[in-house]
Amino acid sequence: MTNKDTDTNSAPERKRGSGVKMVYDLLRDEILDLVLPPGCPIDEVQLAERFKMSRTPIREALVRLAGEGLIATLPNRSTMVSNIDFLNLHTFFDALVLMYRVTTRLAAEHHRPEDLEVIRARQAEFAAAVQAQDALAMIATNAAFHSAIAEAGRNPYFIGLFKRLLDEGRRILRLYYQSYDDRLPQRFVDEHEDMIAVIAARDAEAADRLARTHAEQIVQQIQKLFARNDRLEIAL
Amino acid sequence: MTNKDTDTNSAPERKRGSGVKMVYDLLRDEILDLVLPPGCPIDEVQLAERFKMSRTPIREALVRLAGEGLIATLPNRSTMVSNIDFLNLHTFFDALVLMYRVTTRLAAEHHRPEDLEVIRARQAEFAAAVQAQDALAMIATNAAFHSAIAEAGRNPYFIGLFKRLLDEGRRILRLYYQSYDDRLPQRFVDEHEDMIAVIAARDAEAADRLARTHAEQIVQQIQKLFARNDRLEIAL
DNA sequence: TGTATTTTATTTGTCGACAGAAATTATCCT
DNA sequence: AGGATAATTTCTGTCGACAAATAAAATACA
Repeated sequence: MTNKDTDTNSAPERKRGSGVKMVYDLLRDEILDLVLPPGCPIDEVQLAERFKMSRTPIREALVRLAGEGLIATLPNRSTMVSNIDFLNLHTFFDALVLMYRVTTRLAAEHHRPEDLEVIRARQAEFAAAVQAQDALAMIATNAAFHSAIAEAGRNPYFIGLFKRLLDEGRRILRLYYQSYDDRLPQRFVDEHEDMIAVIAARDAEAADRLARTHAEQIVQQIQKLFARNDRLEIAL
Repeated sequence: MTNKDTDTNSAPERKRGSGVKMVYDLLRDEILDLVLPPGCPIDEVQLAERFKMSRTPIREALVRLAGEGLIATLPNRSTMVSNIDFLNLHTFFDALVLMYRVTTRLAAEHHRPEDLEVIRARQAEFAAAVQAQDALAMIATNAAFHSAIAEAGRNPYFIGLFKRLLDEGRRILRLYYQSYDDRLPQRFVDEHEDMIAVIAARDAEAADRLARTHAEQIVQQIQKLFARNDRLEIAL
């Protein structure tokens, strides 16, 4: 059980400001991937000894996560991973569809040549995930694709909200997608290609229209999954 | 120089979790009111002795403010009040107009009777501010009015972005509004009344249309102020 | 045996202190 | 004297420890 730092005393072995970011990034991923499921209690001391650092940087990471709504903290007691509000999912869908439309429209209006390369690269990754029938990779690469489009739109306010929505969507989809059994993903690939084309053509109206139908397509897909699973869960 | 707590030792005199919130709220107000102007350096030690508490709760408040983009922090060095990006103001206007529209439309669709009472109360406060020709009160009460409409729309994602935009708008307007010299405010009062009417009538399309013209009205007003002042500032 | 009260235990919020990084000033060499 | 290097200062990031607040357990009481 000999540790690698057997010299005089404890070796931090890590740069000064990096601790918080590391904890923040890792916890964020674990929350979005449902490694830490909704409602899962978060213990500061436990995290402190897991990452081998003091509670102070842990707390800072938690405060930032709370600011994004990913964890909820009761005063003086227990902080836990935020629950997903299934009763008000329609507000999520409303916001998601609108941000799909707005960001795609703005990308058509404001994109630069180098943006298109990034977008096409993301689309290739998404297509690869579909080809491989890797559902989790589809979720991630689809989010990255639309995130790249949003960046090309260059509106930080929309980018911020949209990324947050895509994160929440990642969490929701993880709950339901285990495997793909239908041919819809290939349709998404084609629609993505169409979106790239109208963005490149700087056709804002067409971009809006395509993004709208694409988004509503996805929302319908999610709702169908929910309806299917709800029938099962009611039995519990 | 005798302080009020002259007894044995230091008297905290404040509840356990309240320190962070107090510092956060106060700093937030001071930033939005430009008491702390953009670029103003923030010193943790200075704040700690000002509020008579340790640096720990101060830092937590600062982390939360940084999460909202109100302060910017360079690693290991100086944290300061965020600057206003005047070069990209159009992104702010785009987002503001869209959120005006969406929140008003959703309010028309989803409001409940008690929401209308709150909205009317805010409108009364705005009208009073216009009557008193109090420009700063107009800014605050106008934001509160539209915030109440957003709440009635009941979409937390839109509410969050909209409130953030209204905050930023409060900061921008403080820079320019010293006094009112024209009759536009009265027009805003009338438009507010029209908006309340269509919300109460649950006419979503009309709400969208009114909100749009109202928002564009305000944006034009701000841009006019900017054009006027820019001519002066160029001389510097 | 069931309920109210006290005691214990666990976890958070706050504190003072120290060490690392960058900016500032002082010193030295050519 | 001018510029490079070294010392100082100043502020942030991290740490360990303590105290308050709440939950859980134990005890007393009817």
